[in-house]
Amino acid sequence: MVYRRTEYVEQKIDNAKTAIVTATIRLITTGGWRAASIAAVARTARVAAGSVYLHFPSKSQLLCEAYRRIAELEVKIIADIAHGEGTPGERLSAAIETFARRALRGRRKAYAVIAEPADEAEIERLRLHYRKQFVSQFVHIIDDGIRAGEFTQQDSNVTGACVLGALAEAIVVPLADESYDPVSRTPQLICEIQAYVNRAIGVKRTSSRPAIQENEFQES
Amino acid sequence: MVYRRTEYVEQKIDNAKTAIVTATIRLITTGGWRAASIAAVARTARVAAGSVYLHFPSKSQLLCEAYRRIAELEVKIIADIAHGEGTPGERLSAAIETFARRALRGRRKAYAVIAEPADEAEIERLRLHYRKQFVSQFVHIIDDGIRAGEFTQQDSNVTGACVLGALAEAIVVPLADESYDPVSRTPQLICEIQAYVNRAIGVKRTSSRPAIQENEFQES
Amino acid sequence: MVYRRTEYVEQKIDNAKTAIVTATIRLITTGGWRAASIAAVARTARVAAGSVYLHFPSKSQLLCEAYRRIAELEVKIIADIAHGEGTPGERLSAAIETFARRALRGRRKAYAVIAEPADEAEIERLRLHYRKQFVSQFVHIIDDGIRAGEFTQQDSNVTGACVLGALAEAIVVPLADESYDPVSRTPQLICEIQAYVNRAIGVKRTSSRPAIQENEFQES
Amino acid sequence: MVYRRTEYVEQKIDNAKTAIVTATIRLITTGGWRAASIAAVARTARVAAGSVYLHFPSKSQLLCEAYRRIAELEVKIIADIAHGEGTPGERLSAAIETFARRALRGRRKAYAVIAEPADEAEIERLRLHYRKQFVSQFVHIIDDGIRAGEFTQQDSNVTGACVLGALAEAIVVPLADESYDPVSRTPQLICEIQAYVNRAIGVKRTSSRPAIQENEFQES
DNA sequence: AATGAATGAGAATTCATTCAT
DNA sequence: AATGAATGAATTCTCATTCAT
Repeated sequence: MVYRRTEYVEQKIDNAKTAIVTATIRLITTGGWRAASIAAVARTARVAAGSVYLHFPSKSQLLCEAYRRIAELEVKIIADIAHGEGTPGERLSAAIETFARRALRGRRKAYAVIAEPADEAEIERLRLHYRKQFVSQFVHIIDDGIRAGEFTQQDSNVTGACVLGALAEAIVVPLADESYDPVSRTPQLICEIQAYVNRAIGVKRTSSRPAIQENEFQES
Repeated sequence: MVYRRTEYVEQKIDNAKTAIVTATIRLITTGGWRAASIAAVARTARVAAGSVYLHFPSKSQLLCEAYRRIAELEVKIIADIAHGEGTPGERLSAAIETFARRALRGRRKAYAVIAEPADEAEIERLRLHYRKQFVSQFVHIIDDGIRAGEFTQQDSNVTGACVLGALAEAIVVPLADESYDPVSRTPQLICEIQAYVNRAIGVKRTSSRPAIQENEFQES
Repeated sequence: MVYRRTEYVEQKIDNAKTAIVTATIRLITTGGWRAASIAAVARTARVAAGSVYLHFPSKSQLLCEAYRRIAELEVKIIADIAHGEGTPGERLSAAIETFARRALRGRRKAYAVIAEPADEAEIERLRLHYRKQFVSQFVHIIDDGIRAGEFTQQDSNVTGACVLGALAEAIVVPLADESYDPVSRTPQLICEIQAYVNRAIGVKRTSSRPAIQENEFQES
Repeated sequence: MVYRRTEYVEQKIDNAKTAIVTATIRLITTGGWRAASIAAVARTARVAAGSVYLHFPSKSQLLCEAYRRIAELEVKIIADIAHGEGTPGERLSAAIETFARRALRGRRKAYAVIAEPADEAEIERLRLHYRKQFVSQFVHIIDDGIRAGEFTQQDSNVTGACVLGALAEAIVVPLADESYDPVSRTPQLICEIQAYVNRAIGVKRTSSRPAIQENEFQES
């Protein structure tokens, strides 16, 4: 009995908190950070405005939680590839393809996380943090490639950032344009970016190993 | 007399309008988009708050005008290089160096244009517009290079975006970190990015032609 | 023309500010500090809530201004007596009578200023400040009396505070009780307090010099 | 069994109620009225927020109960002295010394009861009620003294209030100033107040009988 | 009887926009 | 054309109170 009751209560708590975070993510995805006012979040989550503060000490914390929910998974997926099997060249291509496919499917969500500036200072700090995390994965692959003699000698910290920047600009930024339909051009786009990056990094043998993950940006 | 009077009035309007835009730019440059409230703009421009609305239908339009003023110059400078003299390889290097040097000196201004949050949705749209404009310049150079057989065959629309993305990520994003002092590392950073881009674009002969413009991002 | 216009504008500013302060005082007088919310003040002053912030940087500042308006006059009146003509004994009696008469007429206003605790820390600091100011006036008279050999030797800082406390408790505190009608008993009450204080201070010759000011607590 | 069970339940209710009031008093003592939110009270009393409302119809009532608990003890201690043994003069001095010592030691508690802002209007009313109770004790002593021919003829209702006011002003008000350390000056301060009151009341023979109670204001 | 999550009415404050002068 | 005081809706956040369990 007690057990059940506890179960129920915990589930309810989780539900409300989850609903609030989900509502926040939906609002960010739909209308950007701007749209995620406490009132709007509460309305979307079908709770009272005050209830948001039962689960989060401040709006800033809520936005960070939403951000983390979106970003952490993405970083983890790329990190798994970066530290996984395959030659550095294979891993580089796989990372690019995975990042690209997921972003192209996640659309606005990817834009919000990677590219859309947020008013909250806290969020901006988080964004820089996660961009660094993404960059680190590319740096890791590049360093492996240099050590293996597979890639050109280079400052991997700079070129790692350049790789993420190229991806962000070529894939994510266009997503903000709601009329843009990337689906049809996806394969060519990915190929083109891979070729570009391979040249940039100086990959000696191009790999054609397919990406590990192809599901959507987030919700997996 | 009538003619003159009209002249005078129009000039006054222009002066006030110019003062308002200038004030807005100064505020954005100094304190970011958040600092550019109508009250602050009016105070800085030494006009009444209501007078701003004689020249601009809304704050959004004013910010867009200010944004355009900042961004158009930068695009023009890069465009001048892109359509100027020199081999495509030379122009590519010059464009990168100029973009980088100006951004690293302009700091806050470059950051505002490329990356800083603005809670006006309109600004976000403009930001994307000008990013496309920048990309176009790189596309132009790359197309020239491909035609001349100097660059690898590639989809210049994609790789042009990749070049801008690399620049934005490697240069502008770190500017958000106020403690970051880019000055000391500027030359190596630029070299490294140029090398990266040259490899990425597949430049056959590297040029060492100096950049045309070295002044600050803005005020030139 | 210009002169007139300036006149008008300034008058309007003053009117609004005055209206806000007056409304604040009225609310404090009627319902205590608690009743003086920004919304209530604005409603009472017939301005918009935001307009309050045209004239005061914060609620705290507004309450302080209202407090000062009430308190400064009272302190000045007592100070004039304390530093005025007459023997120390005469001045002591006059100060007591004036303080008492004004408080008994000002009723709730006197209570708010002297005795009613306020939520705003700033106000509490002001209250202590003005109580010290009142005490200083009594200390001044007592010191004069001691020097003249007219009063018993005593620690005037302590007994000055005791005099104010006696007045506050005997006169002001009952005013919070809305059903209390002090008017009828005023003369005896004042006499009784004077006799008490004269004994406490050890006045050798009692004076019957009438009080200088008899008007209401505030609005004079 | 039934009886016992009822007993048990009632005891539990009492325990919970006691715990709630105790928690409230502790919070008021520690952090003032502001610290005594329902949430904080419940947390401190280790009950659920809703449970507070099983025992008290409103927060206001709870605060009043806590107030009464604090104030009644103090009044009782002074009342015991007022109605106890000794000459009126002795009792007057003892009452003053006891009041002063307890207040100076209880600090925050005395301050809360006598002077601290509470944004419950009900508390203000109670505060006035208990001030009257304190006054009554002094009135009782003074009446005894007058009857015994030991004190000057006077309106004891007025002078009783004056005595409490003197005590409050000279002792309690400074307690609001957190930096004030009363301990060192306590004996002289008490002597000075006693001398003042003795003169004010017209005590014919000063007593040196020590105070009955010296323990802290509260927890005795 | 006890719980504690949920409520929702307020609180202070900000600021783009308007409009009488 | 220019002013700038006034507006009032929107913001985040608090907390006494309620009620389904």
